[in-house]
Amino acid sequence: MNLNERHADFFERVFDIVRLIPEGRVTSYGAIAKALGTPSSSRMVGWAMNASHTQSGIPAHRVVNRNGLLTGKMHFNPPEEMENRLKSEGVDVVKDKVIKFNELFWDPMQELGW
DNA sequence: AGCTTGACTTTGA
DNA sequence: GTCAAAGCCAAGC
Repeated sequence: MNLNERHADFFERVFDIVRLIPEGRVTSYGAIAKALGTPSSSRMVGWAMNASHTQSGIPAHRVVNRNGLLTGKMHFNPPEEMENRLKSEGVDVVKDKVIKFNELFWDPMQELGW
């Protein structure tokens, strides 16, 4: 199935993309928003992630802001869970920031061939 | 129906 | 390099 299903809720579309993020890679809210077709609604992506707690299998820790900063870490169960998960996947995090973010960045549109 | 809020991004000074 | 302001659109109240 793909994300072209217009019947899917906004949240579901976001979740679908986040689920596709490979291990050890990260992406930004804006990139996901752009993949959804609404580049300017990056804030909605973050908000959708807020509902990601209700579902499992959503690697929300792989979604950071444009600067590679773990802006959403405080929304995790223990806030340090986000950083820990990233590190366990081989992503270096220092001061709430992803190192080599530019290399680890995973663009949904580019990787999915959109 | 209207107003506020938000895990953001871009632009301009 | 920093900081402030505006734009964005869905959900909640």
